[in-house]
Formats: sequence, C-alpha cells, structure tokens
Amino acid sequence: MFSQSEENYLKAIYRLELDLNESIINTNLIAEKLETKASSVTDMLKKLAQKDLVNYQKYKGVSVTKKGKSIALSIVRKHRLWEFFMVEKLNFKWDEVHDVAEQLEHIKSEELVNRLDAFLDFPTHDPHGDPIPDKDGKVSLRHTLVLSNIPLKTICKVVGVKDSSNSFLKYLEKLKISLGSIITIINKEEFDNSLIIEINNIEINISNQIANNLIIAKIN
Amino acid sequence: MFSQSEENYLKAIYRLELDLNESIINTNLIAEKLETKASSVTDMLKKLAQKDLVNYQKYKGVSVTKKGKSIALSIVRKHRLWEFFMVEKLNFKWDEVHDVAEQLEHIKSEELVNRLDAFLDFPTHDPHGDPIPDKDGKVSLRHTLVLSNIPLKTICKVVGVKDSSNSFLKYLEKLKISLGSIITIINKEEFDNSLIIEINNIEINISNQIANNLIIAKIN
DNA sequence: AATATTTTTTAGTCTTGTCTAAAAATAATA
DNA sequence: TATTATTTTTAGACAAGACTAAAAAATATT
Repeated sequence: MFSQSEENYLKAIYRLELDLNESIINTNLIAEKLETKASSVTDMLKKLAQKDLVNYQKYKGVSVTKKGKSIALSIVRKHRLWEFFMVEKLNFKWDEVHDVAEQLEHIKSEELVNRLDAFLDFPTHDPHGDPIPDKDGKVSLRHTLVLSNIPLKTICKVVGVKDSSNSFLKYLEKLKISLGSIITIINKEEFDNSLIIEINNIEINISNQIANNLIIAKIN
Repeated sequence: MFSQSEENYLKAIYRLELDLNESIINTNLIAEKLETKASSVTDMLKKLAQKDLVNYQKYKGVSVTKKGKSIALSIVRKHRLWEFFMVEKLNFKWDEVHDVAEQLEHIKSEELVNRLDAFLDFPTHDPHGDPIPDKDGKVSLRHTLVLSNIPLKTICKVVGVKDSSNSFLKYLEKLKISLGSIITIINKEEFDNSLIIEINNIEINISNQIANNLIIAKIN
C-alpha cells in the first residue's frame, strides 16, 4: 500500500494536470500546492517514479502514469464520498467538510468505501458540481450549468451550489429550494435578470444572484 | 494534537489497566499488546510522561494520568461509534469492522464524532456488550447478562451477541431475533437447558447455546 | 548473601519525510 | 552568445518512531 504522503502527492499532481490542462507538471507547482519545499518534492518524485506511479525525468517535470492516475482517482472518490456523507447524513455545511475529508480519504478499505457509496445511493456529483469517480474510476462530466444560463421553459433539477456560504444556504431553505428540487423557468425579467420559476407547484421570483449560484442539470 | 502512535500507546495502556484490573502496567505487556519491542515502548513512555499523559518511573511501570485517560476514552469512543456505524448503516458483520475502526478512530474532529453519535442515536453499548463512552467520557456498565442466566418471566431486550460468527448471525436472522428484539422467557427445559421464549408474539424454542450467546438487558 | 534470570533501559542505527544551503541545469535577457 | 536569473536537484541534517545489541536494574533461586 501507499503512504499518506505518497497519496497526497499523487492527488496534487493529478489535480494540477486537470486544472491547468497540461500533461507535464513542474516541481515548484507541486511544492506550492502542497505547501512544501521543492527539494522535498524532488525526493518524493523519485520515489513515486520508482514505484511506477509517475513519469519523471530530471529537470523535465512529471505526469501521473495509468497506475498513478487510478490511485489519484480512488483518493478523489473517497474524498468526495466522505464529503457527501457528512453533508447528507451528518448535516454539515459544504464548506465545513473539506479538512476532515482530507483525513478520511486515506482510510484504507475498498469494502468500506464501496458500501458507503451504496449507502449514499451512488451519487455521481457532489453539490459543487464536481463528479465523484465510481468504483472503476469512471468520472462523469462536471456539472457546470447554472440556472441563469438556460432557456425558458426548461425543466431542470437542482444538483448543487456554487456558493456554499451559510447565508446563501439559509436563504435557499427559506425559499424551499434544496438538492433535488425540480424547477421550471417561467419567465425572465430583462431589467434585472431576475427569474420567475415554478417550484413545488408554486411560482416564485428569484434574483439573478441566486440563479447564478444554483447548479442544475436539465431533465430530458 | 497527538500522533497516531501516541494514541495507540495510550489506548493500549488504558485497556491493560482495565482488563488486568491493575493500576500499574509494565513495559513488556505493552510491547506484547502492540506487537512491538520493549525498547520502543520505553522511548514512547518517556515521551508520554513528558506530555503528562502517563505516570512513568524508570523500571517501575506506568499508569495513565487523568489527561491520558480522557484521550484513551475518546479513542475508544470513536472506535466503537465507527464500528456501530459500519454494522448498523453499512451492513458489515461485527467481526469484520475492527481493523477499519482502528484507522477511523484516529480521525481528528470533535464535531465529526459528535454528529456521528447523534446520527446513530447515541448508542450506549456496542453489540458485544461493551459500553460506548459519551462525549464527556462517561461510560456505562458493561452489558454482561446473557439470556440463559435470567429468571423465568423476565422481559428483556436483545442488546448484543457474544458470538458474531456468520453462522450464528444468519441463524438469528432465521429466528427473527435481532438487536432490540423483546423477549420473555416462558419456560426452561431442565434436560438440555433449552428455552421456550416469546418473541414477536409467538413462542419458539431455542437451544442453550443460542441463549448463552445473546446479550440482553432487563426491561423494568 | 551470592549468583542467575528476567525485565527494562540505553546507545546507536535505520527509514520516512521533511528542511536548508549549495550546486547544477535550464530559461531569459542583454 | 555570454551573462544573469530561475528552477531543480544534490548533499547533508533533523525529528519521529521503530529496531538490535549491550548495559543496568530488579527479581528469583540456590
């Protein structure tokens, strides 16, 4: 098995590859991301290369190998499932769960995470729109649609939030909008871009700022 | 905060104090329990003493301090809550969860464990009859009553099992006996010590071996 | 009480992962 | 292209936690 450190490096390299859309990542970037020193990174890269988890050439940067990617994905999977669990079952707010998930993601048990997945009913995305890799490392597309960007009459489902501040979440509660809510856009007000939407069989008016922060998926 | 190692040593020392009912524990016992070498234990005892977690005198043995005990209890609490969670919510068998709980017990978040506690509805005992310390470190008495040892007509509740083998649990399922089941002993057969019990409003016969492995609590 | 045995501690080494400071390679600039 | 600046790697040190082998203390035995 792999150490917590090794897993963190792999996750960081993989994330950088995705976020920067580059296939080769250099040492300083990793050091910055992990808040460590470049020399420590070099040491670790050698070790990871030894284990065939990254492709590494001195002075040239690294990329994760197939094997490395699969481990990185499994860490991401665990991280997001635990986050989902904490929010969905333990009533944490979305912005409170990251640090604990950083610990939980290193718990070693295939069985545990798969059963947790089932217990949570196999969620495909977390409420920030980020996909949760499945057991085989398959990843859905990121949810990027927000309510303010879709045409009138579209029927859609609330699948996440961009803003997870306490005040926003409280306001949503007041509006009786929650994850899974089904919404139809009835009308858009040109003046301030506010929307009339139908939800729970009633029509309400929501500001553009709200609509901008609601991640939705179209329903066919 | 304390390292995983420090926590494991504290837990081991505390458990030995309880199990052996002695207030001073010697080095070799700890080494044996943790499957490590006596010299490693000595090193750690010094460190723990430094931090006022144990009372340690060279060649004389150790005991946990108040502070050490409270940490040990918090680890036990986390361990048993996570076990309870895995069994109750993720459908693990009781004998499958120990190793993963050994990892989960070191996750650092007061908030997480307290919310988990609430989510599980504040269980006081695990199904082996061992008490789960509460948030303040309070521990109930161990559940030690087994069904075979109580008088006729007593009404009691199944709170745990001594044997958690697959075959026993499967058999219980067949008998429709589960955690929380309410049982009244109707009659005892002197010949083989089998029992006639009432459960779910019907009377069934169970062997002494079954009765011996069912941990129960009297209902007043 | 003197010796032998067991237990515990010390001294020194190893591994993992980190760091600093200096050297080497690469990239940028005049 | 020569020089400067930046990035990366090496060399050597350190802390945590484990180990082995030897020394010291405590127990047991004759």
